[in-house]
Amino acid sequence: MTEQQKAALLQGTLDMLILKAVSLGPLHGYGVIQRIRQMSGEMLDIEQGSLYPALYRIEQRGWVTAEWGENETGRRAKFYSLTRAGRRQLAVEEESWDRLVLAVAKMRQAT
Amino acid sequence: MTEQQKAALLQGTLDMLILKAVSLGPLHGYGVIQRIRQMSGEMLDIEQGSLYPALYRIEQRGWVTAEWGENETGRRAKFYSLTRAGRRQLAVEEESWDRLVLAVAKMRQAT
DNA sequence: CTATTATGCCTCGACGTTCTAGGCAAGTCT
DNA sequence: AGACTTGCCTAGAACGTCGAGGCATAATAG
Repeated sequence: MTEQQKAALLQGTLDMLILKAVSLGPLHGYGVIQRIRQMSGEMLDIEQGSLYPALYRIEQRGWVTAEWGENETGRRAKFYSLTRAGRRQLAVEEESWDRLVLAVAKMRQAT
Repeated sequence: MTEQQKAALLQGTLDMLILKAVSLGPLHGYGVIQRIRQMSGEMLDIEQGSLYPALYRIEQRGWVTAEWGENETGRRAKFYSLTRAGRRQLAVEEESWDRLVLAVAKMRQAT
């Protein structure tokens, strides 16, 4: 019954999360949501209305490629795979994230 | 020489930073920028075009109060002070920030 | 058998925040 | 005189996220 403490997303973090999720292996959109939820220990919940536009954006930028296929139960689904550029981008975004987290930490301990 | 590594802000973090800066004592707008820069070890640089609208917003919400005064050299400036509600809000935003940082950390170490 | 839930894709418009680029005034420094 | 710093502000654009919808198929519950 203990209510899960959801974390609110900040604008600009979603791409990193999606790239991270897909970096563990090809995945369809709906699965990205589930994988992010699972990887984050149920703390992150992505809305479909956020995901699909984001996936489109990310594909346009060449960070993932998409192709139609079937899931294990035979249903059609669009599978996304991380490209080399996507892997680079993920590294860039993680680094940028780390810098911000560090900067905020400094703010916190400042007198 | 060694270029400072600036951290890019994410949408939604600015209020927390401003509240944090003002929590160390009343401050005028321009000073908020300087204090944030200093507190973050030169990592965070707030644009005036982001700051003033944010201050207005924050004042409207009752998290700070503003009043005109003079700085130490006798120049007019608008001084902002944290309200009780502002202190509460700061706590809320810090907690929310921590949750997101934790969630992202979990994502990172997930296999 | 029928209704509901879960899986899977998508679009649209509203919303809020930040940034770029300006403008203005007064003081300091060369 | 000119440039730079301090100090305030605004307007418009850009961007990403969310809420609310729509559609189709499959699985589960009643």
